[in-house]
Amino acid sequence: MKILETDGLDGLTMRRVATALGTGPASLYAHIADKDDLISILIDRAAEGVELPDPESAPWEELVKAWVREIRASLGRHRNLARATMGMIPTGPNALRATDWLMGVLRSAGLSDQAVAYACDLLPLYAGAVAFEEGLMDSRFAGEHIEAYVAEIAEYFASLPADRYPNIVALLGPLMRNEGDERFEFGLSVIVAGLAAQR
Amino acid sequence: MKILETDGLDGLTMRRVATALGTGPASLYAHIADKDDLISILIDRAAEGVELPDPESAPWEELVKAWVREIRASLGRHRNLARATMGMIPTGPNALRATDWLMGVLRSAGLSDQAVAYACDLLPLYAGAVAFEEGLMDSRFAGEHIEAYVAEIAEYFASLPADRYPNIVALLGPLMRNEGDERFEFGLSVIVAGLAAQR
DNA sequence: ACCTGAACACCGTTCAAGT
DNA sequence: ACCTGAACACCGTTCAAGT
Repeated sequence: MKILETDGLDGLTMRRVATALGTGPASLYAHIADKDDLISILIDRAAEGVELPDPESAPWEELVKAWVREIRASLGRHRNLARATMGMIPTGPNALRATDWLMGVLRSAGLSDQAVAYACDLLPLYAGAVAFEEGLMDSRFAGEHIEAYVAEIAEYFASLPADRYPNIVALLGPLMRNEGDERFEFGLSVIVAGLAAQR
Repeated sequence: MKILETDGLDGLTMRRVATALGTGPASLYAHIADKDDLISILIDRAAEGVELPDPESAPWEELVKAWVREIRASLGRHRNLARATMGMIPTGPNALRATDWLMGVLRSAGLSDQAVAYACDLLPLYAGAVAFEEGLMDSRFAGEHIEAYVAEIAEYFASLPADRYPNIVALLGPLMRNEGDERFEFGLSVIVAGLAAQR
């Protein structure tokens, strides 16, 4: 976990884990099947930290939002572990507990069973995708180059011909806006509003 | 591109590309900067195939859905290239053209400028995340083990204690449902309905 | 049961040397 | 300008041999 946080998912190698434990890479195979197995274990660990509020404490929309925020935060806490979670069906006890909680909230919101099931795929997909993107950014710019990159992109977009890309040029400001969690919250609101419309 | 389709993103190595071209890996560096550069070029190539309908031909909701379907299909056409596109700001001419088209549709739908900008992030994020998941599944089960895996998961879920996970157990059927693009289309409908609500 | 050294079959990238 | 061989510093995994 320490290696994951300092070196990211790509920096997590069997060899690095082995030397951190004061042994050789081959010794790890006495305890785990392979690297995927190690990652599964780490994912389970990450899910331990999610804390869910009392389902009676707020309207379902707010509960769903709280859930997505919590999952995103828990993935974000462990640098680019999100990539590993995507496309996986969670089977660890902590992940199952979180999923069951979400299903309960959605059921009492009046969604059909199938809608609840699909929503339980869509919501973690969104949380995972956002956390994945952020993790990528973090590991690509381990430090200070990020402002330079954003400035470079902004400059490039500003230099685009308005006759060919009229809308991009017209909306440069909004496109480049990056205010805390606003982008994430927008997507979250859209999805929750869309779920409400599905009832 | 051929290597990407047959071996996936992880199978795409400098060395493999080099031998496919009848040369050594070092020779590639006379033409491209590094592997990321190669992948950027491939992403640009993949975006060439997207074809967008006339914006007057349908209501905005249908146009947006057509756009997301097209992006997903174009990413899906090239096995797990989607992973590489996530967290990237597209700068290639084909990607820009597609984005500008989408922005035009969203603007005429009556969304605020900021909502249009954020939606232009959310929609490709969804398309990319779905394509990424599918790509992962494809490369993990290069062939036939997939049914066995699904059956295994279903069995595991069925064995879960109902008192601890009442909702998961109650909704086993809907959770395991896998009917073509139904899951993808559900998410798409949710997001588009959510965007409509945002106006 | 657990650990180890050594090896196998790979990686991306660099660099001096060639044409 | 373009290419090359050889090397550097890595990977995940296996396997016979040890304790």
